[in-house]
Amino acid sequence: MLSARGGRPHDADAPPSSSSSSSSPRPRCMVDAAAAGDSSDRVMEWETGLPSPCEMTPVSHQLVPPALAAAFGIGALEAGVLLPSFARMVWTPELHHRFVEAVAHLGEKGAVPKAIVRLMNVDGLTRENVASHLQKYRLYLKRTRAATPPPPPAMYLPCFAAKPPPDGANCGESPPSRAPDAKTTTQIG
DNA sequence: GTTTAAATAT
DNA sequence: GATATTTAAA
Repeated sequence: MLSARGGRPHDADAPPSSSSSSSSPRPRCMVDAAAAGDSSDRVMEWETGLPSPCEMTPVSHQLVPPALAAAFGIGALEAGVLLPSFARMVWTPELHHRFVEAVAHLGEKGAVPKAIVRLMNVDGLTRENVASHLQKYRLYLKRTRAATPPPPPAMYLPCFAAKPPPDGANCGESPPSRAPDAKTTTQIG
């Protein structure tokens, strides 16, 4: 017997078993039309290369593990079936992967909760769910980037900072070396 | 007591 | 929509 709230995936006894999904012929995809004809302003950009929501692996049923669903008498999770309000969702690796892909396709500018939710096309996934996960994900990215400081573009650096020219070619800018008149040769007669 | 993950409030 | 705070679990 598993507890509702304590149902952390720590002891996840039911990882995404493909055995039960063998006979799950994805009902259909109604988001296709929504994504295509709704807002073609920015949507078209990421559509290229994207497998299209229909082809993506159906993760809708992963929101509630089979064992948990059985515990609460929830039968086959068809579209429209949400999680029990008292169970908090679990970001499975599959869900997170889809989340990351959505963010990647949307880009830094378009990766906002509303767009991500729509692109992920996961039944029952709310904007708040994604917003919370997005916050955590951004913190993760910040930490990751901090660990590996991106080298600044060498083209923007002064020539003396890049590397010593092999043939002594001058790039136009003068290095901060002392002025040539350092010795102030007073060549007086 | 600390850290992590998701929800919730601002 | 972004960020801060809170809650719950490990």
